[in-house]
Amino acid sequence: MTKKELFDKLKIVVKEKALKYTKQRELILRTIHSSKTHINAEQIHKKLTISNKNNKVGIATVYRNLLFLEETGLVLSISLENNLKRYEINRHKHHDHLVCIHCGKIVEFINQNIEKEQETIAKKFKFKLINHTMHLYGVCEDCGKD
Amino acid sequence: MTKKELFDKLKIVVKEKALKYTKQRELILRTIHSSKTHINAEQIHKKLTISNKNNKVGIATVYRNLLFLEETGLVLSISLENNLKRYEINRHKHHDHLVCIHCGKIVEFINQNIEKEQETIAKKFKFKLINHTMHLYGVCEDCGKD
DNA sequence: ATCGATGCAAAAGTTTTGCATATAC
DNA sequence: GTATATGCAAAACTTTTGCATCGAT
Repeated sequence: MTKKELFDKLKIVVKEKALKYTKQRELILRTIHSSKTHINAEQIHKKLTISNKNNKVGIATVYRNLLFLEETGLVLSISLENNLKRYEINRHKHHDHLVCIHCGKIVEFINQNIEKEQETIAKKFKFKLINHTMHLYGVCEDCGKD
Repeated sequence: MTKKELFDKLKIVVKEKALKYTKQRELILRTIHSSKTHINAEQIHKKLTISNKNNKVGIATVYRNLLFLEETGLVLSISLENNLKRYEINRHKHHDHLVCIHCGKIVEFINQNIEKEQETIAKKFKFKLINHTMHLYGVCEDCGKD
């Protein structure tokens, strides 16, 4: 998804809710989009503080917008073992995460067999499945060389 | 696993490391063991404060011992979407979690097909798998009745 | 002009740390 | 007796909230 497409989506969501399209919202969304890794609130704030010396974004605004962006479905969050929420753009392709415990690298993947089994499990326990998270923790090829 | 077996394990671990077997350690472990649900630090502290009016356990001791107990492998922690670590006794039977988003009920399950697929995925991305978490979020039968 | 959004600072919530004292060994 | 563990309080860290002001519409 290009930045333009993403910002257009934001514009639509904002208009639908009769809210306002602000520079800060765009900047926060842009930062998540540009980030190679899944990024957290503090990292977003830091990046914006460094790159936008004259046009500050407060940490409260970052938190408020992360909640907003997640509510609207534009971004997704994951909670890894260390208990810090990290954010990513919602590309509407469901996926799970493979996390390197050494370097923090995150690889996204999807496996249809697992998805099917999850439905089976939910049915067995009579749960109506809403969503799920799966995080595989390991050591990536690079880190495993040492 | 009975309380006695669990406390015996704690005794062994403590002896091996030349540490001390304290009343507080036992109380914290006992509280996790007795808890029907996966319990967090604050809940453990609250329970001990109520039941042990004359023999207090400080919140710092709770946190220090949770780290210790997790390190030794006697307990496991899970981080759910809300970003609060919850603890359970390690029964050495790996399992995953089905969580009701209404009432918070947690059901444990294991599925060998998923375990196998996870190994396949790790191999594909050249990760050496250390562990994993899978949380299915949904609405349980009781809550779904409304 | 209006009403939501922002920045700041204060507050709230969670976890960690320093230190004097207590306690297991 | 010695070294670890504890309780307390303070500090550190993360997230939320109140409020005056700004800015998008």
